[in-house]
Amino acid sequence: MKPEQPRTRAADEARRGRSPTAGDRPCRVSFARGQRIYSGAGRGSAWRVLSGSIRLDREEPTGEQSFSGLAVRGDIIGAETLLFERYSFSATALADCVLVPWPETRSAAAGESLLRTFAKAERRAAEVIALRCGQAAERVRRLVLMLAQAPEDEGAAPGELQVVLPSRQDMAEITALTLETVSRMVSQLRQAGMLAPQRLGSHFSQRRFSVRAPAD
Amino acid sequence: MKPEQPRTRAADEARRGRSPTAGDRPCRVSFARGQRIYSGAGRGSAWRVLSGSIRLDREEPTGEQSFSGLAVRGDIIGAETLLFERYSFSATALADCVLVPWPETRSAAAGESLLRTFAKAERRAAEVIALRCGQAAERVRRLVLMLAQAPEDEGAAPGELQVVLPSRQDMAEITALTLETVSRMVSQLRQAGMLAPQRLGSHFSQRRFSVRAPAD
DNA sequence: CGCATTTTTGATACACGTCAATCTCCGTGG
DNA sequence: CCACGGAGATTGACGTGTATCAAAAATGCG
Repeated sequence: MKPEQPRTRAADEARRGRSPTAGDRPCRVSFARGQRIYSGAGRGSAWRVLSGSIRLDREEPTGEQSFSGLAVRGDIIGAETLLFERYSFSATALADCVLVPWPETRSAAAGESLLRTFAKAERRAAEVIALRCGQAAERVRRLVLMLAQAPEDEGAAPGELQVVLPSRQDMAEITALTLETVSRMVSQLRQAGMLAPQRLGSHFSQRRFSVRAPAD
Repeated sequence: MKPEQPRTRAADEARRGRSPTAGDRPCRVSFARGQRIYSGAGRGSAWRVLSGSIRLDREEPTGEQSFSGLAVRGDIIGAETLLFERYSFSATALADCVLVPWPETRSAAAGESLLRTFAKAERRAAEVIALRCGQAAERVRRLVLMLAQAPEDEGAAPGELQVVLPSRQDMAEITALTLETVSRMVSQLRQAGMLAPQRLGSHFSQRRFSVRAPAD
């Protein structure tokens, strides 16, 4: 939708992560923020998201890519390859993320596990739909909460949540707002104390935030 | 979303259609526009939509129902009951519709058929997400096209499309607009010649329209 | 250090939301 | 048969939240 700015993003080309087929251990695969994970109509298998967040897109009849789904830790992406052998969406990392092939064992592919995946995907789709109604501030707040995860480093405060925010452009396409509005709302959330930039080495990171759980 | 008008609708109570368990032949079941087909957390089986259109809702943590999916002819609803035995959404008829239990045979439940259903549901979810971005006129136009079907009566002009529009309130919740805006856009589509009310008996119906396929 | 990209911030315009009045449809009962 | 009433739909006037355009600031990378 929206004939907006082309997604010219340096990181799209700079493939710093390992490709699915290249790693020394094919088990865990990492992708950098902004990196394409797979393309629609390409061949490959399904994956489980161990950490990070991913956007799914479909090719419009007009040729553009349009946002059509979100995956966070624990979600399965590309399950349609069990049927078609080809992906029906393309996937791009919203933040650095780690994947493992799915299903882990061949037998797990059939029956209940698959259904569970199906049910989870439907619930996720409902959440994404809900991300696109209500006022801008609410929408961005809900997106942040969807992306927030418990920190990975052991020894972190229990119950603490962290989030690595996607680019404003990505957040805009997900929430059906503009990048400027999203930027304003993020600033607003920081002023309200919901988001606090985290110290990373010597300076504060503008991407990784700690999330103060809201009254809701 | 939106603490808007409660869905007080006369037709909700007037259950003119046959209930799933009551019909003389349990095979085909009809529901009238506005009628609840099943409730979230209720028990039941999955269904295939033979005609008409259906909205799916989930119960918000706050207690309200919020739109979370759309089903039209050919779609499967309630497939999650194969796993949980209970529905995870509730379903309401947007226009008079006819359902049959699914899967027709027990063996069809496993394997490929299920996957195909899964894949179709994902594509449908992507379409619904797309319904919520762009300008109001475009959104309503796309919704109409999603709901449009070839007429059922034999002898109809080939390639002709018809649609029975849902209530403006339903259309508003689906597209994340207000009912007033939807009403204006429908009027606009009629003036533009895309929608033409159909003669039904002696007067023109304000619900059933013939759809002139757009240049698109 | 310097350039390209992304993000932030501001000023302005407009599409849509909101509020309210009227109209159409339908069912109901006198 | 027509008067009545309620629910949904339409239309209008007005306000506002967000898009749009533009420029500056911050960030990242060679």
